[in-house]
Amino acid sequence: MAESMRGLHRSHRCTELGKKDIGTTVTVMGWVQKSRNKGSILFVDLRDRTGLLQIIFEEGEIDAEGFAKAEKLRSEFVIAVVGTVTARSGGENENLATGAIEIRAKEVRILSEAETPPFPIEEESKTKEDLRLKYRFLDLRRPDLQKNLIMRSHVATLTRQFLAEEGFLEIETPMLTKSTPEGARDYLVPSRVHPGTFYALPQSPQIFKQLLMVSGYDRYFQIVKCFRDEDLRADRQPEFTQIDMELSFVDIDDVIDVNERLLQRMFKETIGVEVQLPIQRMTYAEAMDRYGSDKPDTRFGFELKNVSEIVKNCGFSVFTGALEAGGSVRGININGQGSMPRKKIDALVEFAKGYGAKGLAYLAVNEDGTYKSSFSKFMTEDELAALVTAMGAQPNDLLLFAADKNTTVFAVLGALRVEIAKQLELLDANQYNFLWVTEFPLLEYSEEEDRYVAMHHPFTMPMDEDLQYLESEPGRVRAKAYDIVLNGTEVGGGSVRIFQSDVQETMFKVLGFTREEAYNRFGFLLNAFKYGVPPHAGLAYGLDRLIMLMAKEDSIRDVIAFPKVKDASCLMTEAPNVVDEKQLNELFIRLAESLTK
RNA sequence: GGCCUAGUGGCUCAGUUGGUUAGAGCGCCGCCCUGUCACGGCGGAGGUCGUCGGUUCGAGUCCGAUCUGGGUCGCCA
Repeated sequence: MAESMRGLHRSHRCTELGKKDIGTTVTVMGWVQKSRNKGSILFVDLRDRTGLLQIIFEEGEIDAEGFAKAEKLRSEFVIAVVGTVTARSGGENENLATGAIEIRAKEVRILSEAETPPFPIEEESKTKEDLRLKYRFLDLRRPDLQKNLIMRSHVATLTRQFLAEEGFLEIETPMLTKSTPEGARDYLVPSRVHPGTFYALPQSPQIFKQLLMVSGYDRYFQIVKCFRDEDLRADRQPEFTQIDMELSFVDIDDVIDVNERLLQRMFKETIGVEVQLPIQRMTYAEAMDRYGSDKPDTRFGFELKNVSEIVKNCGFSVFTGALEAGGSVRGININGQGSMPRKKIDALVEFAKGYGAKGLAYLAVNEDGTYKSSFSKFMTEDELAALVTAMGAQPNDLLLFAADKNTTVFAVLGALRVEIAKQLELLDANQYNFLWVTEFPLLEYSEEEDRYVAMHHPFTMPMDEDLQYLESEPGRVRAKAYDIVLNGTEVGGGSVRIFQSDVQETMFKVLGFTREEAYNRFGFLLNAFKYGVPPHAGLAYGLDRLIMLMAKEDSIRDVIAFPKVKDASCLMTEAPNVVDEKQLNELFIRLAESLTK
């Protein structure tokens, strides 16, 4: 049934037409969004990626054969129409970009018929996501997703333009590379030529971009896929895209400067948001102390207060016990929520337990200045008053306290303040609060592995003033590392890199690698460092997350054309899947018997 | 791996304390309609309630297991 489009050339996309074109003959092509049949006249909304355009078929203006074809049109048929642009003789449709005009068809061709789609192709779909993902090619026809992917393309183009103007070169790095220890689990690719060995898909182009600096390319960038075999989240996919960059002969401020200007331009030209420069900076220590998080959302308050000193001699053993164990007692003041019902507070306690809290102490200041508290019977009036004063609480305020080891206190209160802000609808999606978080710890102690592990990665430069403690007190060394945080989401991060082979070797030593192990894994890098290395630093953005926030979406799946679901499978292609015995044999791979049944 | 949550016609949902032929809107199919644009009118088809098992005289409704999505903790240098 499908007709050829021989002899036809599309002259315009749907919304490229307007009043200026009235009287001209045009050829348009696209999908039938909707057909409204009034008998001897019928209206068809034609859709393409730009929007909708109304086509009129009227007996007399189009021959009988053409009119008969028009009567058969159904949703999602692909058609070509030759016709005249005219002003609407009926009322204009103000909801449509092309609402003032319409096309009077002289010829129509059905290029492709279509079955009724399994769900409506419409904006703000209510259809469940698994069905949309199974038919992603249809889902992607919806204006919301088209808008997101078009925005994504604009951001990529802008990024290339800006970085090119700043002297960056776009250079590709390998996808088949070497598995590196530390960090996320690798996706592995078996080698056919070297049986028993594996490539790894890159978690990031880290080492290659550093080598490009060694090679003198000076400023590099790449918009590049990265792979991490870890569990998914709303903002985490197993394959995701970074805007990755590296610069030579720079220190922290140089990297921050060029990136602030990139962000400013990106947000201005994509969504019209003015980013005020310079972007606020905060040390990791301050971020943890004030927000309990290394990626604080600064759009609202509820900051943490350390009240350990105030309660250290009180009679509440939950507080004093935590302090004796080396932890702390901290609280947040939820202003104006003193009358929060007990049921909601209990729900918050449950929420806190999800982050490792054993409980949550609360104190509400009533309108008349009296207290309602879960722990008042353990403390004197004076002790309670001191606590209320320290928290700056006014009548009708709600105070929530966590007492535990510091990591737990921060995790609990950090998550709690965001959760409460969400519940109180204090998060304004139109507000874009950027924040640089700096001076991250270089290392953190892993109980599980009984050694220090790199917080960022093992090539991160210690801060000059802390370098002396690298071997003696690794835990106190801060790094020349920085994250760019937007509304509580880490959208990028980077660091100044170690460029001296002796410092790099010390770093590996602190991480517990023998010289042999270090050379075995990173020999090519250590080797390169012997031949003249410029000081260098870099940064990488999570492009998906950036677009997600720009598009005001809740999940990066909404800004990725073909995303994977929670268990890392693809509902459309059904990847991953089994492969032929022959393929396995070529790779010298035999499946465990438990899998072959 | 843990916890929370959802699963009823193509889509989105309703379904009372378990009780006769499971409802609605949209969509779909047919007929009618020359100005519709959430078009309108008339008529119609379509589900056994994710799956399996159990309790019961009787289950969409209760119990157990399981599958498929979503959120989250762990994990994510």
